[in-house]
Amino acid sequence: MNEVSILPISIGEFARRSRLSLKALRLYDAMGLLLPAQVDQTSGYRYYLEAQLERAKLIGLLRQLEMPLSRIAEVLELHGVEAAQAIARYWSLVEGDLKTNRKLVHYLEDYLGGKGESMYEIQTREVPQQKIVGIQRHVYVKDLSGFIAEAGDELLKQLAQAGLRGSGPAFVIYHGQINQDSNGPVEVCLPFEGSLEPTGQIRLRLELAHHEAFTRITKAQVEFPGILKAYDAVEQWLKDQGKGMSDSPREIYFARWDKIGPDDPACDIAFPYA
Amino acid sequence: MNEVSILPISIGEFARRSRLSLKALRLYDAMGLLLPAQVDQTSGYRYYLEAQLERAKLIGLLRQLEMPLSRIAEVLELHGVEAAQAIARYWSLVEGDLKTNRKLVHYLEDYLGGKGESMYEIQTREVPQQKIVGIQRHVYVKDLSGFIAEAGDELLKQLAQAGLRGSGPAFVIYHGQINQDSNGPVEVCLPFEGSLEPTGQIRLRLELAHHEAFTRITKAQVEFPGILKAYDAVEQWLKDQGKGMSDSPREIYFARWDKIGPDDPACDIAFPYA
DNA sequence: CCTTGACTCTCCCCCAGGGGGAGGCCGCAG
DNA sequence: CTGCGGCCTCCCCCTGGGGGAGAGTCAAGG
Repeated sequence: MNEVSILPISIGEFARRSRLSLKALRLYDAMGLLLPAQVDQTSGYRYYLEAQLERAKLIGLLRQLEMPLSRIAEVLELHGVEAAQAIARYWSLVEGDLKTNRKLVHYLEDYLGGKGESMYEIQTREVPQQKIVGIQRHVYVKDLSGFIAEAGDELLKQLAQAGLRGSGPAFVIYHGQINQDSNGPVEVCLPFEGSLEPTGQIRLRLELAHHEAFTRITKAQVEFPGILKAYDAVEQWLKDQGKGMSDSPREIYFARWDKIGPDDPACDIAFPYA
Repeated sequence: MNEVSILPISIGEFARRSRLSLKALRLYDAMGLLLPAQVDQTSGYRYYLEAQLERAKLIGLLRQLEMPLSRIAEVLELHGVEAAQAIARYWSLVEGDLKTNRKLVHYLEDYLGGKGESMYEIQTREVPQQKIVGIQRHVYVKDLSGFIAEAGDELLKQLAQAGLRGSGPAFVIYHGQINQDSNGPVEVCLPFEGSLEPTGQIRLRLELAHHEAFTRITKAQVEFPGILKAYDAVEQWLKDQGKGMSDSPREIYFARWDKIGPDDPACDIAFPYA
């Protein structure tokens, strides 16, 4: 605005004017995120410049977005539009989480309100040995449906390029815990016949014959977090029957996803058992 | 579903089936949030019942909403619809924060994108001594505008009941730091003439005559967090003039809030000085 | 019956992002 | 020169766990 003063500012005044706490300023100093312009060698007193207020305020605002300090440091490496884009990227993650959690709240409201106490009918079947192609990755809940769609398309494309077709419905194996926000490895699989070479991220594998217990759910029931109840139902059934799981749980998508309504059968939740 | 087994479950199996970690389960035990049905006296082994799975899963889902464990404990005290309402109350807080932060992101994008580098014209004036009625409270940023509107209405109503009217524009004094998410005491004030008795939350006070530096901003500029720049501009001006603040900063709302457009002058940001 | 391997126990340290306070300098005004 | 407020470092505290050490336990197989 006017001529910028180069008079050093004490930490107290700098704290007031930047709307940060003394504790925070000392922490940012120690982390190297916001270094005082000058530190008195003998007293250890920190002195800042007015010109540093802008950075300090920006840090404060980013902290209000709950951005981790390490990520703030990255943003501050950038300038102008690039910094703005970095913030937008961060924020889209936050909004993504929020969407998932919003669904969860609706689910809980229904659940606790006494609605949706649906029963799941458990069936069993034998699954013959089959050759499959698959793509495996670690993925978070909020990226799950995107990953499944994407990987499924990729598998179909690869088969098509080799002049082959899938020989059964695609399915998804959850090798890791279906945990709340972190998710173990997930594998999208497609059975096929013929011969093919593994390429890049695509792996070929032989799924052994096994028995599985499953329940058939509708497209609406696939939605997180309601789908967890289907898993629980099958698991409970196995337990009641005294049978143990012999492999990771899976979802078999036998329907054309985009051509069915919310109340049409869409998917089987299955546990191999021994 | 079937006959509920009363066989005790080891912590490992309980962890898998509840999708919680061992660490979490031990913590919830220590906190009293989820006590094992039985603890072996000699070995210290924890044993749970299947019937406890429901509570455990609910805790896990609420944790995914980042609900603090203490608040989860409160929710679990309730049942059915009441619990659902408690969750909804919590979630509305989260959504409220989110709205504020969303504005902040837009502001930062504009700011870093180089837009909105507006100048603030600083003026000064004398303010005569005046008698005021006020309501003071601690309030968070996201509740601020609601509080101001509400308190303002309340003050007008009280004056009207005493057959009086305001003798000048309402203003808001920020006694505490205008911090990011916590906010010191805020006082909504209305000057008046005549005599009145203090009632309940309404206090009477004499504002002494003083000088103040201020800048006039538009309704659009009042929006958080852009308004902070106006504060900074006045503060900077005082600093440049070598003057010190003699009282808390304030906002004077001289316009009819609901009858002006976004680019009309709406409010003065003022600092008393000596 | 014993051994082995898988579980489980407690205890301790670690993370972010500070808050609160103790005990001790520093600096400036009267 | 004396006080008082400001500032320093250091330490412990919080939440919600994760990681791992070292030791005790449980159940199945040999």
